[in-house]
Amino acid sequence: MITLSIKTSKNPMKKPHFAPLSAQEKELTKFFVKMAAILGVQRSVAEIYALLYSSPEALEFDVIQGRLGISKGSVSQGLRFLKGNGMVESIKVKGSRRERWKPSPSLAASLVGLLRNQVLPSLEESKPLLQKLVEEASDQNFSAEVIDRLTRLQRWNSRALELSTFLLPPPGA
Amino acid sequence: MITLSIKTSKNPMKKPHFAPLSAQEKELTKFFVKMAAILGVQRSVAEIYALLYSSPEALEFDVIQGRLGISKGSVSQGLRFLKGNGMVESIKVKGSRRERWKPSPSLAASLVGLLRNQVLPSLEESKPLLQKLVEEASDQNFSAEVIDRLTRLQRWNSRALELSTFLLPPPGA
DNA sequence: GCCTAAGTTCAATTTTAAATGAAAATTCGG
DNA sequence: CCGAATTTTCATTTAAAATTGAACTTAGGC
Repeated sequence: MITLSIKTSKNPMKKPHFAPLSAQEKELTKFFVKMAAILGVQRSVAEIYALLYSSPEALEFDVIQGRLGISKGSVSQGLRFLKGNGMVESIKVKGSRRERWKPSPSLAASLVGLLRNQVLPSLEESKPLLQKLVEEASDQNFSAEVIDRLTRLQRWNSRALELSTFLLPPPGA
Repeated sequence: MITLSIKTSKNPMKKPHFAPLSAQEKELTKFFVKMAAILGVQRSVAEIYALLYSSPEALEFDVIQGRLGISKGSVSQGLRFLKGNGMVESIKVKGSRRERWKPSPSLAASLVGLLRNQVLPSLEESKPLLQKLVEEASDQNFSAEVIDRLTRLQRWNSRALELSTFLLPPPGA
């Protein structure tokens, strides 16, 4: 489908068209999509990351949109998510408002950031909840079996929390 | 919660009713639902597990369905999933066809089983894929930058796989 | 300081995943 | 082995999540 549009009063401007993904790029996308699914990250975000990851140069918004064939909204939201998790960074070139995007240097750091944001909040939120549950179960004399289970659950949560904090220290630490 | 039922061909049979979840049970359910979400496990499965986890005695199919207020299909599928991942086990009582369900003794073992099934397959599947990608990238002289990225990705995958196998040894090992 | 390219937002839509429940299959107690 | 009790299956429905795109905002070149 070819579309033409006139952009200024003077010059006719052809709408740029973008190459579809190569076989390799598709394969890499599959990989990232699969990994992202494990972490509960959506497909479009994984696609954007895969494209940037396999590109030797930083890419502009339009190129990402065009090559992936997705909407501006998705590109915008996807980049926001990736940036928010420290997985991509943008470069500005003088004389142009467009940003150019590339993956952050350390994949390890990126994953750490992602994991921290996805997992830690739930663990932390649950701590007081479990504490209260254990107390109530004892007060209302639940069966020893159930109290034991709840206590072990609480221990698990604490340990997971400690381990996470150790493995995934916050950026400032 | 008391349920009465007369079971013969003669007597009209009152449909048993089941108590809704207590405040504590609801809280525990919230917790398990949250944890399950991280692992990509659906809500109904987490609900079933939470109910079993907070019950002093093993529960029958009907009780699970009734107290959670979900469909037979969901209970059946949920129990299958949980059993398949070693998170619950069933007991048979003589003189009754009904099975009674309870959580497996070790929560740790349960989580290990779950993680293994959710994560390992993707890591394994990806190994040859990444291998091929790195080879092709070298053959087709991609930029050094991209080849380097792909190589690091491959190393990451291998390490994650080793680590997983170490942390989550298969049942037979 | 305009003005428009560049990017964002978010209600509406599409897509995907989960739950339902009637029908089919299975399983044992009699 | 018969037959009701129990569970499973799976096409359909419902609910949740992701994507779209047009309207809106913003940034910065002129």
